[in-house]
Amino acid sequence: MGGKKYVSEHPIFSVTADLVVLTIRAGRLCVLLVRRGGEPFRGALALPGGFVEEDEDLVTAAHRELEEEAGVGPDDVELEQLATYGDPDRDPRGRVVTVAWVVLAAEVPEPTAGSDAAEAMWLPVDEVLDGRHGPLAFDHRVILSDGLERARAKIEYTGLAAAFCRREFTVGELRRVYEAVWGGGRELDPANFQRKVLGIEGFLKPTGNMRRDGRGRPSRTYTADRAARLMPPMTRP
Amino acid sequence: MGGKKYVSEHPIFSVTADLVVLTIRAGRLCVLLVRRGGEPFRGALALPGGFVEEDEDLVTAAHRELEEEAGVGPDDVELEQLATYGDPDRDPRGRVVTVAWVVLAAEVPEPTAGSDAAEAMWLPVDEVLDGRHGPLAFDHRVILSDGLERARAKIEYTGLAAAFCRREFTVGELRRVYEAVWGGGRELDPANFQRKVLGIEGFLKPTGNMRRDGRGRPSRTYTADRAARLMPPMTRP
DNA sequence: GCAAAAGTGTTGAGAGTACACCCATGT
DNA sequence: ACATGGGTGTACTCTCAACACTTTTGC
Repeated sequence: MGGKKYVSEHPIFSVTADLVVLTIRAGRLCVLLVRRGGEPFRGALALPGGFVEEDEDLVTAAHRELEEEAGVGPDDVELEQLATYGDPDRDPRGRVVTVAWVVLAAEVPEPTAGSDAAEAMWLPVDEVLDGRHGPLAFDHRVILSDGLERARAKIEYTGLAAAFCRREFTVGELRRVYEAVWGGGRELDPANFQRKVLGIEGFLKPTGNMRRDGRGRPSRTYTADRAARLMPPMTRP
Repeated sequence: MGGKKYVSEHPIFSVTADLVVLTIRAGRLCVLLVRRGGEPFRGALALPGGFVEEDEDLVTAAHRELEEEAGVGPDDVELEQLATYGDPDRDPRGRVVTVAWVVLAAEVPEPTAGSDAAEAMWLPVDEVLDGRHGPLAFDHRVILSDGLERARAKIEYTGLAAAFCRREFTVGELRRVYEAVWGGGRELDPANFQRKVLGIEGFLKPTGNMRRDGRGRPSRTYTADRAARLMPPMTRP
């Protein structure tokens, strides 16, 4: 971004894509954050993101930032538009409107590997939201909060919880996804959970394989069967 | 918008607010559309909307356009952000990103009254979507389609169906709202509907008044009791 | 009286919940 | 043997849909 200038007769907006990338690590729901290296908010934590380029579609920009900042390719990831934030004062550098996206990630490539940002890290969302790691830059706390609520609602009536798992997964792994995302330390009854998910048409497709995890009886594995809408939905306790 | 120019070092975007304004007329779900007077898409139908101004919040811009193009003030209307559309080719005039909003309106001021647009009209959404009134400008068909689905989903688990009614309304009027929005000619059982809505905590608040509509037994009236989330939700048949 | 809309009663099917209990593995 | 997690059975509750039936108005 050197000498190139742009001129317009309408008020000028810059448009950015910001990402709420969620994953599960050690049973806890975590979000990908970067430490800002420049002003404004130097040193504060922020959501990964960046400017949308000329002739670039919004969803393409989101995927590009995801690749650049987290090293996650366009496959094996669920990316959904969250909302757009455009308060005139949200960025001290000028009029910047940001389109925010929610990303549900399964594989956890250690973030610094292949990353653009000097410091990228996974932090538990509850710790971030209660301020334990300091305030977030810009209005990113609101965006994170909205993204979290979106993810919580979305896994109720879609099969997207499977996006947090590896391609092939067990019912127990899926249950721990629901427990982590819905939070609150609530545990779901394994017996009822099993019957419920297997009873939902088009949610899970058996692979015929088994998985031995060391302790306990081996379990059957499944892949996601992409039904757009779960009928009946999963219900938050 | 005359000689004023703007300069930037980032790619230039213009930002617009487009509105999917829904209401119920004669038992049918209708959307507010304007006939375009200028290029591009001259003569085609389009969603009402316009450019977001400098130093104007996004939601403020949406409310302003709603006032200008439909004569609807900020009170007695439900306005919710839908999504943002930014394909590089969606507007032949340049790089225009639009933030779309869904508006649920109760009062139906005849649109041309107090309106900016030369021609504004209410048309049944099903007729518009099946192309009976010609193609919509830009990507407005997709936006309308998304907005419709949002409204259908939203009245399941929030009390927003009441936003389609006058301040004081009957259970029968509310039932006809659900029938019109969910569409498909399905009729809901009046008896079960009554028990269901009255059983939802915080949905309806009795006024103590009655309404005589000419035919049939008079009915009690209610006002919305703004519970954020209906528990249990209404279920689409 | 008759039609139309509001509102109540009743009943049977299905879904969710709690919890007992069996199965298959590692240590 | 026993702990651990997978998986099945069962019984109770609650909700929902269907539909018969009563109430109160206008014509």
